[in-house]
Amino acid sequence: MSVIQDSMLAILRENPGHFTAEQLLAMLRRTHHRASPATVYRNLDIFTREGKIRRVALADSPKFFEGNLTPHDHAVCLHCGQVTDLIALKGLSELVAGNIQGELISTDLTVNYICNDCAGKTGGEYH
Amino acid sequence: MSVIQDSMLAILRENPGHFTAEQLLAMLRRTHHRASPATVYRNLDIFTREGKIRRVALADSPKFFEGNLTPHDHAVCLHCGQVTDLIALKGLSELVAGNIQGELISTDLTVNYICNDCAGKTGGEYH
DNA sequence: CTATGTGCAAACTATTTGCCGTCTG
DNA sequence: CAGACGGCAAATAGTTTGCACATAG
Repeated sequence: MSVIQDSMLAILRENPGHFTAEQLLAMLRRTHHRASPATVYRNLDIFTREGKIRRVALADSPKFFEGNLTPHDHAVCLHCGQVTDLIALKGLSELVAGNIQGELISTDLTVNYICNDCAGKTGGEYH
Repeated sequence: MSVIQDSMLAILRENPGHFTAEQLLAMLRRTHHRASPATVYRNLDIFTREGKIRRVALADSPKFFEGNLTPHDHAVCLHCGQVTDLIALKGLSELVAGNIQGELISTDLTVNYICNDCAGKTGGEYH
């Protein structure tokens, strides 16, 4: 585990939230001026495979990465785009397990909603 | 609504399953030899906004499109990559609605699992 | 006729790869 | 020193845009 890999993991663990590879590169460059996209993508890939971080796909944006490994789901506001964590829905795995033919590994739930900040403020346009 | 748009919708409605933009272009070209990616992406975008089709994002692949608008979820086998539809989990919306601060619009659930065809056959490698 | 849709080529954005030099054990 | 890792530049995948022509209403 190299110095730069340590930094990347630290960034993901110390910053709650969801970051694109590009944002992570910018954060990494605060301490490692010459870091390159290749390094970021390579390491994000490794960490994801090793289960050290989680990769999240949303319908209308590039992929996000997060260091929060406790099981949880995501809510994305269709108006402002803000992504917030949801505590894991109790009973979801059980609900799912009864409906598939095979071995359940994990579930990814994304909730599309209009957050309270955006409700009312909106002329009806979605993000 | 143009001829080519009709064809695209017909393709999505007549073929159950999940297709990337590229696959749809190939299918479209069986009848419209000179169709271009631009047209496919433009129209997929329009149809998605109009709610005529659904766009699905998975963590490890390009986006998929489907014509099946009945509420349902997706299960993706981590070994072979096959995506299958799941009937909508009963009670999910209610479960979610109690956990968000805002107006629930929709939920996207992806189940990661190992399908029965792959169970046993696998040396442990994930897709 | 007017608005909308299309093909084509070029531009982008996101991501991956090859190559070679550097660091770590 | 050997193997893992990082920088850089080029390559690739996926998607979007500008523009001039074609088509539908």
